[in-house]
Amino acid sequence: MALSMSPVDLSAVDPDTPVSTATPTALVTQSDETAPVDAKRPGGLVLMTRLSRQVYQAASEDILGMSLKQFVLLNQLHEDDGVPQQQLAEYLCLGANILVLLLNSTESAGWVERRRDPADRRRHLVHRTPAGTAAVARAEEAMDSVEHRVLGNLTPAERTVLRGLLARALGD
Amino acid sequence: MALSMSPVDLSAVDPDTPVSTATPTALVTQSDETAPVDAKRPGGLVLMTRLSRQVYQAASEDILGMSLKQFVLLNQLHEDDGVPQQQLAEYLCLGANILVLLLNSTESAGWVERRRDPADRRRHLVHRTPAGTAAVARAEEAMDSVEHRVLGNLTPAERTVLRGLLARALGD
DNA sequence: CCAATCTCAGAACTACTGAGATAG
DNA sequence: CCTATCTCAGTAATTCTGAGATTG
Repeated sequence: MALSMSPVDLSAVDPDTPVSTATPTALVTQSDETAPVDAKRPGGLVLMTRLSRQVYQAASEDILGMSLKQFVLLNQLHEDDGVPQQQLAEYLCLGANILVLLLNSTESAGWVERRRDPADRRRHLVHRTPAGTAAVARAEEAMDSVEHRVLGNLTPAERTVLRGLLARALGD
Repeated sequence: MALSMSPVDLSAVDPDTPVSTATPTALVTQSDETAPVDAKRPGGLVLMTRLSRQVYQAASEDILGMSLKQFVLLNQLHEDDGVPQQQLAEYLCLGANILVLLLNSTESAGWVERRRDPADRRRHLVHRTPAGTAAVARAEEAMDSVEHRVLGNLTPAERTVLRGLLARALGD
């Protein structure tokens, strides 16, 4: 099985719906940026903006049992290995100061814990608590239904490809 | 270790491959491919949340010459065919009332125009102005550099596939 | 009279700015 | 003294809530 570094296996993309271009083969051959961009062909980032807005609306606090940001945060934490806040901020694409507020509320909920790093006592290492692990497991199931709604037009194989592309774009 | 330079097999996505002979669901029922995933891999929606945050930060008003939301809005408009606000709101995943504010600022900038729909005078049809077309063309180039930064880890072919998947998920 | 569409003001929420505290 | 990390208060910007205006 492929390692995490390898490029995404695009063979899983089901091409039976050719992405709103006239010719089916245009899916791959038309990647030139010199193509006259009119309003009918929004760039990929525009589409991502729209889709992520749908995610934000669908993944409400009522459904997840926590805010979406808390969910993303807990997804990145472990019980054993603490993560410095600076690294978390970078990973979550948040300012360090905004992360503080997020951690305050999440720690109040009992889902994370800040511990001083013995090696460098300026730092706090953030750990997920057992309660946090349980909460995120519940939210995970709710997230499945959100994914079903937001990515319902994609086959499971296509979702896997999408996920791989996003992970690679993020450098994971 | 060899990594991202290896090109993706693009022929794999060419549609001359017969379609959906196997049930799509059979393709990826294994959400935890062969290996029992060590650290819980974040779901695709979590990754999209992170990536879209990068887009939001990279596509600042200074760079685009307009807000990202205005850019997305103008991307969906034409000079000739007006779009009712309700439809725009759905497309942009915005509340109808929030769209009003967005249109106010964009109309003040001279990039869009609201006209009463003669067929149903409750409606406003939103048109892009020539100035709006010019502005969005400028922003488009800036957006290319943003895409280069945010999707720099992906090959052009992968970006094309990504865009196609996002478009399909959105039902375009 | 009721429903649909758009508009808006005030509340609620989120993000940003700059200063402060503690440790190396 | 200077830097790095984290914290927080005040401010700015964004989104949500509920009411109002106009038309069908």
